[in-house]
Amino acid sequence: MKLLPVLSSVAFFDGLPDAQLRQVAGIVVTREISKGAVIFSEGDDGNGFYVLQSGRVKIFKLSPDGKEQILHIFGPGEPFGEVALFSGRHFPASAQCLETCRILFFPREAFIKLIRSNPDLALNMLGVLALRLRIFTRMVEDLSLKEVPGRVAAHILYLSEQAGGTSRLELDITKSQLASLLGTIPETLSRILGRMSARGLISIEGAGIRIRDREGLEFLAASGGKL
Amino acid sequence: MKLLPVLSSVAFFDGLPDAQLRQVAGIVVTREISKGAVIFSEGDDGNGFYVLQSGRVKIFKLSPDGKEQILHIFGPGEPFGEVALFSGRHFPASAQCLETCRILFFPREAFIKLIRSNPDLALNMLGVLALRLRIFTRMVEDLSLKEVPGRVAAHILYLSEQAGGTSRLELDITKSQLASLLGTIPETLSRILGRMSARGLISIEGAGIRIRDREGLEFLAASGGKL
DNA sequence: AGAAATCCTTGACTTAGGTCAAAAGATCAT
DNA sequence: ATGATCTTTTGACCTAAGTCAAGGATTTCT
Repeated sequence: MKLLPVLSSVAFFDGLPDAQLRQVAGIVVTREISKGAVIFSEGDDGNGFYVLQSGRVKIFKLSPDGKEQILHIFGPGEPFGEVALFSGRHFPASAQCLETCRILFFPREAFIKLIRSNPDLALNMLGVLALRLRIFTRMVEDLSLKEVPGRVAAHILYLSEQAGGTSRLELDITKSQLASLLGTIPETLSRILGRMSARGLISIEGAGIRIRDREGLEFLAASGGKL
Repeated sequence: MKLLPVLSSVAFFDGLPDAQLRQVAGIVVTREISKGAVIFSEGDDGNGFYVLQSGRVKIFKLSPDGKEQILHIFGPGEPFGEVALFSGRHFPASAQCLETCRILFFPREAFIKLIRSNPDLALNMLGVLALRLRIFTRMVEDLSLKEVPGRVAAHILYLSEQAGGTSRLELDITKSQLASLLGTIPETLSRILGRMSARGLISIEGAGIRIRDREGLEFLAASGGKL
């Protein structure tokens, strides 16, 4: 298990000298988790945090009557579960594997010791948390100030940007999950994608989407408006 | 301007030895800002962060058509504007004084240098960001999974908790602002408080609220439900 | 391949909560 | 104090989006 190459490909270990990477490697525990398995549940004690080596994980909240809000979907190289390290001790949300995953676990005490003796690591972790705050800020903004069509348009543009600006997107999650990520339900998402198609903003190609009128989408996303 | 006592009363300088507090004090710039003045706007370059010494500040987002979502309302001792220090460089939201404020400004470079050489400060800052993430997680949850009455109930209970469990609460912000904080509009908030009164959950006493049926509120907040 | 399970779409219906408008209460400055 | 400005409440109305239900379409497993 050659951990070093894995670690150095994780964004937030970037810039660490080899000696320190080896230190980090020393405290890691590797785990394999199968699709659908829960890694932790909201309220559990968090005695460490995780980095995803392969697979995908969703972080989510459930309402008492079973509705789900997805907060993040993480892929390889992304850390999760860090909040419990630095404030309180329980996890604020739950984590579940969307596919079979290989994850790295960093025990709390050892990792905090590492951070203490390593300012770069601390700053990298601050960067991770600050980025998460940005994402949440936008999420709150979207939920509160945009109608669902605006959120869908914004998300399509976001995916396109991630993919380097292509107009042809593959959704790598189910539409139900996308609905849950955007704070709505599958029926509503389906209708809105239908309407967007009808208006010539996009066309739906199997499991993918093709952007047909980028400006139109941009206007919709910015105005947050109706369709 | 005896800064040291001010600094040591700020939660996240807690635990710093005097020598380091004096270091921190060395880079601070004090400013007085009058009610209604904007401290920074979304998108501005953030070349430092702030700590509120006195007064209150709201952090908010505006939609293109003028609707406002308040993200936080901060009081004395609370830091804000830190996200821009550690990720990107522009502020993700705007900040405005609700009353005349005295604020401390910490320039970016100097403060990061301080953090680098001071693991405790880094860990304290990590704690601040992690706590914010918790707050946002709950905000997203509330906006997406709770109806407005559930959010109002949850907020009333939260205020009561903050005040040490009293049943008599003073709202220290206007109801319009409260509406904006809860992701709704004044009309709706007014109607819901009215209905809560009618159902005997609370009674409204001028600018304050008295909790009359705590269990009822708790049920409403947990179920997120209708009224 | 075929059965089982999951996911997606569409339709008819309901409703929470937003919009607009107007009046009644507060708060502020001169 | 007194008018002017802001805030809150109430009413009538409208609509975005949720619920419930049922039929196709995919995916998954044996």
